[in-house]
Amino acid sequence: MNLFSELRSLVVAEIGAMVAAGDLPDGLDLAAVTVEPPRDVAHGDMATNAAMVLAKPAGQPPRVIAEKLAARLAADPRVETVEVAGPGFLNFRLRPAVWQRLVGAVLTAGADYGRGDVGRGKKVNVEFVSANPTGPMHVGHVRGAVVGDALANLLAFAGWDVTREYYINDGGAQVDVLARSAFERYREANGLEPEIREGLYPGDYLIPVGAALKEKYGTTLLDQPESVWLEDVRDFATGMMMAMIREDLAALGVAMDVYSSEKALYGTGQIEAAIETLRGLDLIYEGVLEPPKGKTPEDWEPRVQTLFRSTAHGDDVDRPVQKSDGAWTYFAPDIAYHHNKVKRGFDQLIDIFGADHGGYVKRMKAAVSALSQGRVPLDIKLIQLVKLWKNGEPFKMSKRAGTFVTLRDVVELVGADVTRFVMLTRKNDAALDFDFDKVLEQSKDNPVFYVQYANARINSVLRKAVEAGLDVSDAALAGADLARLDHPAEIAMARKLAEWPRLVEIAARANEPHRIAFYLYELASDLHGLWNRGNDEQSLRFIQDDPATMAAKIALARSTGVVICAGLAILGVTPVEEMR
RNA sequence: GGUCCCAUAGCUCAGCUGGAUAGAGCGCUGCCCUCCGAAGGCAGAGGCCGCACGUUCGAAUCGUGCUGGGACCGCCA
Repeated sequence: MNLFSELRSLVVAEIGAMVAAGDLPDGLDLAAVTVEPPRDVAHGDMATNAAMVLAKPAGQPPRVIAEKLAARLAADPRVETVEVAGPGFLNFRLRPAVWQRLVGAVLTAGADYGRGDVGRGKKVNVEFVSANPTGPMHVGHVRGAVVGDALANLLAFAGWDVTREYYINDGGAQVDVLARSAFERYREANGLEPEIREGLYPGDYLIPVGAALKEKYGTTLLDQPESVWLEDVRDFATGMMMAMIREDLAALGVAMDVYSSEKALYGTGQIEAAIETLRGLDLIYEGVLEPPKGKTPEDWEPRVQTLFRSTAHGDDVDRPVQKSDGAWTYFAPDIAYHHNKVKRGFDQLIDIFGADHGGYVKRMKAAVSALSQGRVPLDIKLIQLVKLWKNGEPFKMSKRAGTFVTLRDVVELVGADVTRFVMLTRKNDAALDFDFDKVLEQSKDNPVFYVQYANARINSVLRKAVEAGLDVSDAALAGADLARLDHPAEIAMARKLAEWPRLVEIAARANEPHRIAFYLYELASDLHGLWNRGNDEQSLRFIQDDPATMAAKIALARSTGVVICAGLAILGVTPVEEMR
């Protein structure tokens, strides 16, 4: 039920009829024809650019096309008026019955209202978080986790087949550091003095790992050289870290479908296979890179490395996949991992990276483009910094000062719902302020509260209706005499609800879940506005003496609540029914 | 030096992937509770959409070049 696409179909059909009648030439491309809400409501309910888009290919002035098209559209039972405006816009006004029926349709569809099929069941992989398994998740990871999860929800709602995936960086040097750090905690557990040298991870969170190692190995590893215990301790420690990270994610309401391991790519020939695939495309060669211009490192010397010809797929310079000593660079397993995703049959890949990884976007896109022969698009969303505020001033994090903020800290302080909503109140590539005081404030400058409050008011009025003896089930409300919703303010509310399916489509196509949060804010604003008009005009209140009138009003309130809940579900936020 | 991101009201930010007179919150001014939750609402003031060209019926949106801010830039992950 998307009124905009329904009306677009009507426009397209009437254009077809004009072609058949000889008023327009055959073979016109209608892709650019849109039906959308006009910016100014005074222009009507919907507008189409059809006449302007077709003017040039049809060789006719836009207003001539517009006049003929308008006459045809006006005959449709849904259309009340059509007028030609400005350079050739067609502005429709729809009959109130269209909007009144929409309220019923929302109630009938319930949580599925707005669910779309623009995804056409295509398989999309959303890789996000992918924090190193060397410690608990900190606040910097939270935004990426929320954006990735909400995006996955959004795509699923819009008809994609979504896989949420976490790439565990358990193959590099940093997990060896983790192992050594954990080993010191193991010695500590055995009564020895730990030596947390410079460069090791000092965090307390490794103390339980040390204790668990003692539990498992007793004292048997104490006098062994690193070569004996490194691998076992590393696997053990990363296992415990990942368990902790999963709990962190769960606390935030995030559940991954797949955890992929970098380490599992080594020794299984997958990296070699990926590189060979590229070599087969003549994209691998031995060569020497130019030093970076402007900022040549002190110790720069030319080295022969194995390079990926990423410039053939849009990158600026070719990138090393093998170091001069023959070991893989970090980029090689990343290539293999994305090769793996391509081979698993995804139609579309999305990576959520921190903004500091912006430099890797082009090379990853080049790799995926090469490996999939251009078949699989990779969209990379960069997540900008979150600036923390407390007591009106920037909250500086410092590991040493003990003011290091973990994901758990944030969730325990303000709750997962608030955290998630706030993280989605900016587009991903804009920096975001997270003010610990403000996000808990109950006022209209806190969007979380504002939206929740709207829903609470709706539920309040539903309770009142029940007390008055009304059946407020969605089925009963859908059957109300909705023609009684004839006030312009009520029609405007319904019009806003009609935008929901269209917004879902747009947000999903752009991979931008923050649009949902902004829409919910607008929807809440409309609800609050309508509510307050009830203060002046008795007829606009939801609670009415006449049962049939009240049923219609309550249907409108409830349908708004349905959309708020559907939107919050995509954001992963639990609706609040009472604010007290 | 190069690449990417950002630049919209005094402040914080949206702007529906090219549409009509560019929006919201905060702040400022003035209003609205004997009445569904005033934890809200209404109205007013506030703009060279960083600058300049270009693309076209039409540009905050797309392209190019500047200016200013941020991130990144061979063997580190």
